[in-house]
Amino acid sequence: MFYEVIPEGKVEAFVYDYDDSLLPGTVVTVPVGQRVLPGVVVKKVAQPDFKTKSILKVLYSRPLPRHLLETVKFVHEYYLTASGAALSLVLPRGVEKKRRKTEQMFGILGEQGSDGASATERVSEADIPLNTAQKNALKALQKAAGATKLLYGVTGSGKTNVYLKMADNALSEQKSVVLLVPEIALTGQLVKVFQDTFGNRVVLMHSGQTEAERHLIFEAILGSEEPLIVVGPRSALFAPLANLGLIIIDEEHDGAYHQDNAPRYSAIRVASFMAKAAGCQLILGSATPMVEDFYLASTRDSVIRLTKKAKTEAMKPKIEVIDFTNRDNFTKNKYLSNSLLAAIAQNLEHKRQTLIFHNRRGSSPLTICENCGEELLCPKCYLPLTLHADTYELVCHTCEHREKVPTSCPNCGSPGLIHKGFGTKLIESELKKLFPEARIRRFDADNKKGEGMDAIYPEVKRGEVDILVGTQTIVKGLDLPKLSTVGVVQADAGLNLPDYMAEERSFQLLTQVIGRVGRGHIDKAEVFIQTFRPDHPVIEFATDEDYLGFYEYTIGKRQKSGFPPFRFVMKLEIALKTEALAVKKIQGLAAKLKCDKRFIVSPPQPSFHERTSKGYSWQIVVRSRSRKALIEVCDGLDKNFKITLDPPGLL
DNA sequence: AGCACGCCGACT
DNA sequence: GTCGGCGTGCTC
Repeated sequence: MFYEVIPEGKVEAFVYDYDDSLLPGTVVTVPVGQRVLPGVVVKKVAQPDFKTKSILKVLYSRPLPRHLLETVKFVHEYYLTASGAALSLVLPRGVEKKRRKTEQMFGILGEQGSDGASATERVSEADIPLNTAQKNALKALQKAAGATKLLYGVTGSGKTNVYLKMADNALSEQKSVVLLVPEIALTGQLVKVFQDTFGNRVVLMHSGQTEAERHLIFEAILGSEEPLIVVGPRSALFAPLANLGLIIIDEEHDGAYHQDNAPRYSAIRVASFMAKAAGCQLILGSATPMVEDFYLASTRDSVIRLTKKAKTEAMKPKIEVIDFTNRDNFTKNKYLSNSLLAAIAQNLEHKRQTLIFHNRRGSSPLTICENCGEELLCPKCYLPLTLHADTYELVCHTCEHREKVPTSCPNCGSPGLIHKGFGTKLIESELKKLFPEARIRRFDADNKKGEGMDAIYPEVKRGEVDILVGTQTIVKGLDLPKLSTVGVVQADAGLNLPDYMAEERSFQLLTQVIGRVGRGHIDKAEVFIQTFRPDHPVIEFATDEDYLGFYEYTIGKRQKSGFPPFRFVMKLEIALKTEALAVKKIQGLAAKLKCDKRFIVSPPQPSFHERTSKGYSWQIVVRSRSRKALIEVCDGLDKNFKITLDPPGLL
């Protein structure tokens, strides 16, 4: 018999022969060229007119569920994934490998492997109390089941119990659940609550698992006779659950739901397709949803608002905006305002913690020559090098290239090199000078292995650190009982980038930072926002904690300027040996596309990573109401063009 | 995407 | 005369 099989990493199916009958979705290994690859059976076909090789091995008798196969195809087509990499989202690394038998084999699904009955007992009838608001939300979710619903509710409004109840309902119908969380280590209570409620029904996936462990989990899920709840990061969406009844994406605005290396995808978009393919419901939960998702849900009347309990006065943070342009506010230090410094001093006295947020690593992001104006750039990326004063090195934050700081300008030889701008390492050293007795710790991507936030968290949580300095890596999910004060060094830092997403990112970040205080642990919550642009609408919406205001402001701008969700965005880049060649090629394409009324075409410009290993890279950004029109542009396009549909930003 | 094959420049 | 550069095209 003959079967079409898609080998992993290939786009099209190849035909192989096999003696037994095989179902579509069966995972097999096949010979491709000199290599052996895992692959998936597509369908039975007639004998072709060429000689076929044989399927080597059938890895599992049970085929992959159909909705997963459809989703893989969707990812491939929706994102124009260049290779067949989409299949690797489903097949774990090393599926083709033989694994040693270990005791772990029985541990993956709790006791379920050895004692199926205990799992069944848990089903349904979990005692989940709901208040009136939660009951209303549940009713709204159950009406028009099968569609995507956006559960919009601030922290503390009780989304968790709604999730639990929905998951419980799915289980009682013998259906499985996927719960996506941004990062398992930082989700705090949510995962624990699910485990406490559903016991060994919960299958956890996380980045710390080894290849063999992931393989075992894949097998256990594929072979499970009972409905399960798979909890994990975006990749958990592709768990081989046979009877999928519900997908929940918590904190749906989180950037972690977008994969930026091949195969690029948004777990939100893919889940939305998968829910349709599986005929199940998708719930997106957030207090500050992505503007795009909020709009899409509004137009379908699928926003479910979970009203909050009123915040007590004590929990409401006192927010002070400090004008950076007024130097009277900065007489004691160049970067840290008088009021912020006074608050830190008070906190030290009362053993309370302060968090200083600044989204820039290193000491100074620019090094220039005072004499000739030469800017020191990375020899590979041609991007500015950041000074790291502690090691006295210049570091490229894109490729991690590092070099000792030169004593004189490489262009004119003048010794007058100066460092401009400021990062977390500079803030840290300023604080050490100002508060020599304080215990200060910095957390950002420069922390060594074993000194990351997860390693030091207990120490920080116990209050053994007085001042925490860091970039965006510290604001997610952090829950510190002794934290009373948050300072944002420069709130407008990200607002000037030429990127339609810049304002939304800034708003999300500021909102998260502000959310670190006022969590009810202690009765003091204050936030100091330093900014050169105190009147900027984004700063105002964030400090007023006004998501809906921000949403209305942003959606209006997007509509006027023709950005998502009103148009699809596609970035086209080409890297060639000489700049002239790349410019010529990109200009030619831009001119051609401009003639088509369906497109808005940006002027050609050098890519953000202007110099690549292939040469000089230039890009255009094309926008259209029709995704199909954008995709049509790509077939027949010179193979040297790199295509990015739905780029996370324009840079 | 890999990975082979194949056709031209720089070396012992 | 050979090593190896990476352009081209194939994988059932």
